[in-house]
Amino acid sequence: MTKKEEQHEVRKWQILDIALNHFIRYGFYGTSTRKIAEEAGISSGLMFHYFPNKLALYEALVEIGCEKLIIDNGEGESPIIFFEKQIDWFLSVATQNNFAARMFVFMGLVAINAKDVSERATQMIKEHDVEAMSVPYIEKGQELGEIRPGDPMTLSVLFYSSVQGFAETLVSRDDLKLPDKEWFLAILRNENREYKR
Amino acid sequence: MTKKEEQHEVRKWQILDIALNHFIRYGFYGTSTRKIAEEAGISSGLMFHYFPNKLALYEALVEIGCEKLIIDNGEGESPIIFFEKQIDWFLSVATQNNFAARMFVFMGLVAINAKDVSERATQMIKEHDVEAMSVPYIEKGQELGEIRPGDPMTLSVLFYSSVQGFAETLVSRDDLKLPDKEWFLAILRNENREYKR
DNA sequence: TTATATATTAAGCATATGCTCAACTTTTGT
DNA sequence: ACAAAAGTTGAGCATATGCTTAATATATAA
Repeated sequence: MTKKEEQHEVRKWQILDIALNHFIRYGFYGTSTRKIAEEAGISSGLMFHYFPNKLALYEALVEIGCEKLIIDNGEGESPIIFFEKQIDWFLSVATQNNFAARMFVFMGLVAINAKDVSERATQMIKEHDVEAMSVPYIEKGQELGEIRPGDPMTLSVLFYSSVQGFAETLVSRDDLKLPDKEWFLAILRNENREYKR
Repeated sequence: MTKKEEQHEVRKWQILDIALNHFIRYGFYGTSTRKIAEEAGISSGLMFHYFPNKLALYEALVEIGCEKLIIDNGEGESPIIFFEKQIDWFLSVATQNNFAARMFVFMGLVAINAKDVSERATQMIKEHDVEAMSVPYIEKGQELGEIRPGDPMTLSVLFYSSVQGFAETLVSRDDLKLPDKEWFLAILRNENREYKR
């Protein structure tokens, strides 16, 4: 990698990092490309050398977020263990990597706003809809009696809402203690599992 | 109430309703007062007759949201019953009143953004911090063995995150089935309650 | 070395925004 | 009937925004 390519990569990620903060704080329409450039210490024009326009910058972040959120297919393993692994992964990422934690918050906001911003972003998050993708695991867990009965999509929403909400709070409150992963799993667990098996 | 006062009230709430949608979709800085006025079918100037500026409009909504979120002190009653009542109230309000459901979403966004928008709004939501206000109930429940052990604030955050997340999903997905209130309470419930009492 | 591609700036254009203000109309109280 | 108050408009000002572009500096490849 040449010196120039290195510098390009560094600057690109610097811009993305600052933009992530701005999109979280001010939303897409409230974010000013000038201010991102200013915070990065570069001219407004240079920003558009790295990203052709504000939308491309936003979509680049959504794409990164989607890549990070890839769900590993828990082939063969028990559904509860699948969700346990999800929590493990989430807790380690969210507490060790600030960019990733902020990315969780961003993706939560994107889920609310994307349809008013960009069709491509809407498409991307639809293809990486973790809540919908987890439904088969919940159904399987219900058959096995590991997961409580009830509408699988609603259960999925509740489970990931608690994860999402914790990430949001974590970013703004640095004094928050870590939860036990069992607290998340309790939403899914079937209390009567002894009797059903 | 005179004809004029009636009209004033109607128009005020019409503006608030439209503004609520805009603040949710575009954030504070991305929201255009002109477009709110346009959607309400009035001139831009008239908007500022009802609310002196955009910030006042925002703060009016935050104030309404805070009033709606008042937590009734569950004097004497069992902590779990207190949280059960919270869920009952939330589920009935969120499903029957669209304005209230959107208000939940708005207040969730305010919690993230208020500090970049208005000191007064920040102050208001701090004084109505349901998560913090519920901590004593959790502590009492832990003493009684009804609620699982662990950091009360973190438990509170998880509980209200699931509520908040469900409200957000409810607004954007009309096909979402209603959850059982036990699913929320499972986050708090002490599984070993039989042994501790 | 030199030609080419990239990095960078600063000025500027078209448009949008928050908000004010002078003018006019309608309602209200007497 | 009439004066005071409130409702309503549309033009306009100052500023901010997204983005382009001409010009210059710098690194890379031949």
